[in-house]
Amino acid sequence: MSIVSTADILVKDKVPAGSRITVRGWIRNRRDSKAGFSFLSVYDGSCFNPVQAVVPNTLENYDEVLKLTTGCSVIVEGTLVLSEGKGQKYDLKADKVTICGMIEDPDTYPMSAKRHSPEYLREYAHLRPRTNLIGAVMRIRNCLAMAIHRFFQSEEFMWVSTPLITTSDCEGAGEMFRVTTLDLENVPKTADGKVDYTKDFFGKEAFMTVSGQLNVETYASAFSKCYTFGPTFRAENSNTTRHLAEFWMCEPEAAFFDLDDDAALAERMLKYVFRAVLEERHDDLEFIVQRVDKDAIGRLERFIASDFAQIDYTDAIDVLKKSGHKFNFDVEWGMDLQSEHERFLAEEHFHSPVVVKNYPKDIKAFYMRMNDDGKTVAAMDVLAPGIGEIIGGSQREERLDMLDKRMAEMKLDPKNYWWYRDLRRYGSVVHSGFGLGFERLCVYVTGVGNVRDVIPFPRTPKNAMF
RNA sequence: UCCUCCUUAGUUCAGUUGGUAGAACGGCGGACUGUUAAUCCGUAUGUCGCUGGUCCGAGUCCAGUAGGAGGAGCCA
Repeated sequence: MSIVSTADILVKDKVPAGSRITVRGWIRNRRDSKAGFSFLSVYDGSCFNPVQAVVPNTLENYDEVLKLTTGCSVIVEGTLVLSEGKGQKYDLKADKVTICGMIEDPDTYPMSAKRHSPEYLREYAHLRPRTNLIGAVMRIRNCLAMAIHRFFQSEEFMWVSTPLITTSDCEGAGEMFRVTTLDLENVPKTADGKVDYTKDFFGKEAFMTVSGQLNVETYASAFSKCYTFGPTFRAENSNTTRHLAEFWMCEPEAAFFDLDDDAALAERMLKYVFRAVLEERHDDLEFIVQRVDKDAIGRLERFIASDFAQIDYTDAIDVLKKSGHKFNFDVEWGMDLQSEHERFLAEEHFHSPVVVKNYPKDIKAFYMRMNDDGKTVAAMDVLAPGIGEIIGGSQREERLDMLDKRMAEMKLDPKNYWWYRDLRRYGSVVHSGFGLGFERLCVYVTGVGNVRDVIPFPRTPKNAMF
């Protein structure tokens, strides 16, 4: 009597008919037949579909089986047989049903078998993983995460766990969460009345990281090809479908890569992980297509089949100006592209993913490499039809004098970046990288409209209950 | 942070010019059935987000407040 998962039976087809097996999981729903048996749909999370157990009324605890409702936990032992009914290949002909946990009050159990809105499910973040929707989304998320690691490992990138706590108050990418062990009711003060951070845990101000990029550049300067993949924190008061206070980000960084190498890497990576989802999570995608987004599979297939278009920012501005299209924001060289502009380029002009390169220096970060024109930097964004910016990256400024000049322009104190500058003092090398917002990737793949529904426990302003 | 909208049964929602609350699904009981979002019949559901105001009377109008959603900004 071997214990098998529903995926062993339904996806991997590892269990031949006639096998004696045990399935352990939860009830999706129960249907009774007065012909003398009940059907139990049992899921264990290993794949989308449940296994149908056929339970005869001759079991000694059949009275109890009739009380099973959505969400009850069970262990079913029996024989796997070819199903006599339509809709599934196998039945588990049960000869023993062990009831583990009942639903205390089925009438008020928040996860009924019927459809719930994503907003409702968010209020029950501890129970929503039991639903079809979150089940499918989370298996796809897991698939994407593992595919990202596989892709980079296959290209000889080393995974670097960059720190989550930082004392650089200068990472410069938005508001940061403070990390402290000081007693906020009784803060130690210096002689001139300011907070005395020398008494704090790290002896100075500390924050949650907003990016691993600066750290991972140090490792790329030794291991050539590296990537970070982990959580990131932004204390910005933004309430949108695309923002979280705690989210996951993947940031590859490679020595000897220029901007074109960087863009090519991004294209290979996205196609690799999309192909992985199509191959490994077909069951979940079928559900997504049926219930969330009809085009989910088609979108991935078209993305994989497409060649990325490439265009310079300056040329993109021309395209937008000459398009005759009416935008809410007027198009002018020097401005950042609005999402309406990004969508126009990808969806209406190129009809494919597009890499926009070489942005004006004034709208980009200090570490991006200055181009010879003195006006633009070697930055690139990957814009995808249907979502807009999915990746942002750049070639980094490897020349110390240029880096110092840029920091001076942006009024940044070089002392705060002493170790980052050291990379340019000792064996400096051309290098590039990009950042991929992992939840935004999950949103793109699943068609779910909100990053809060593709992360297990979303943290947003005024919401960190679970 | 700004703008707009929403908050009514376990869930999804309806509720007209202001007159003491409805449907579907789910739950429960029954019938029927190799069922599969089963079907059919019956049945119980409620601090109408919260606080105050107008009014003889407020789910409905007004003010405040909390939470949620969408958009903008910022970004990933």
